[in-house]
Formats: sequence, structure tokens, C-alpha cells
Amino acid sequence: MEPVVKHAWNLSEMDAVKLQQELSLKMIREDQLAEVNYIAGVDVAYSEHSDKLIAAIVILEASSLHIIESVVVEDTVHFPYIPGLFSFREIPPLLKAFKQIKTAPQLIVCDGQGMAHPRRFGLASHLGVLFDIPAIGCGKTKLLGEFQDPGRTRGSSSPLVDHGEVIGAVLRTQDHIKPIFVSIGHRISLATACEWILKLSPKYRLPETTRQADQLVNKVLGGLPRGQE
DNA sequence: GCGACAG
DNA sequence: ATCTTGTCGC
Repeated sequence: MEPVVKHAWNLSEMDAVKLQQELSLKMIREDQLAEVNYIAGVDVAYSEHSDKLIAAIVILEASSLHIIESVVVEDTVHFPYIPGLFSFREIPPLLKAFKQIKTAPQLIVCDGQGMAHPRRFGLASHLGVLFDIPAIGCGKTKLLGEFQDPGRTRGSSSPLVDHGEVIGAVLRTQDHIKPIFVSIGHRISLATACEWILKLSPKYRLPETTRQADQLVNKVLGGLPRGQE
């Protein structure tokens, strides 16, 4: 698969911010989904030993949540980890991995935020806009925003708010387990995004897409500890 | 100035 | 992300 939108990645921090502001204009915050048969889960990790990034993509069949296709690639580090510019580090290796994917997904679930971002354009929005495929941001922790604790039962949620604007939802995917942060990536509403995440998390805290992609990365890393910055 | 800060 | 410590369930 190739992205619909292409742009340079060797940017300065300032140009990266500028690009986010331009690309964010293309982001669609309402439901624009066709029938969802295949869902992509993506994950990227840093390998300290090889000083490389490992990107994994899994394609799950929506009805069974079974893996239809998967790919793992290694890539050099193009950009440092900077909160707010996460996509400039993770997307290059993901583009390399997507080149090998044959089954086009109708939905992408990202390990990171969507519009719950300083410029409302996190990893999920960026990836969604590049491929023009509906995308959901799904983070284990928040980047910004305030929220009240959602109810303790699976399915409970409360709004994630930044400067009076609802930028996402804090969603409880399992009873009594720490909630996750769901936000609009591209071509999907927050309500629909939460429905999908719940559907994808029948048993664990994280959606199956993220779990499977994570598992694939760890398998390649050989269980070795991931590096730090 | 101090804390917060997706992975 | 990783690391540590503590608590609970098996």
C-alpha cells in the first residue's frame, strides 16, 4: 500500500509543526466509513541493541479478529522522540511496512493519540490523512487534557477536555482496569471510535489490533528490553 | 521558575 | 517506553 499524500520527513522541529498545521486541515472528524472488513493494528518500538526502529502491522479480519496478514520491518531513526511530534518518528518505518501490506484495511487503530494533541493532529490523524483511511487514536496514557474518572465498568467513559474542547474520551475497556485514551484520527466520530475500540477489546485492556502488533514487535526484539531515548 | 510530556 | 516496589490471586 502507498499513501495518497506524500511529503518530506527530514524536517526541522519548526517545519514539522508547520506541516502538522497544514495537514490538519485535511482531517475529517465525522464518520466516513465504508463497510469495515479488515482492520490494521500498528506498533513501533526502538531496539537499543541495533539502534533501529521496529515497525509492525497486523491486519485483522473484523468479524473474527483473526490475523489475516502481518509484516515487520526495521528502519533507521529519522527523528527524535518529541512529545507532540511523535508521528515524525514513527510514521517513516510504518510507511516502509505498509509497502509490503497487500490487504487494504478500512480502519487503522494506532498506538497513540489522534486529535487529542496540542495541534489536534497526533499520530492517528497523520497516518489516517496520509492514506485517507479511517483511523482511531488509542493511547495508554494521555498527552494532554483533563478528565473525570469514568465509571469502573467496561464501556464507561468520560470526555477528555482541553481548553473547553472535547478532544477525546477516557474509555474503560475492562471492569476495574485502568482506562485508555481514545480520540478521532480521521474519518470517524468519537462515538464510533469508542464503539470500535470496545468491540476490539473483548478481553484485555488494549484492543486486539494493538496487542497483536505489540506481540509481533516483541517477538522480533527477542524479549530484549526496549531502549530509551 | 516548575511541572508535564503519546512512544 | 522502562524500572521499582507492593499487593493480590493462582
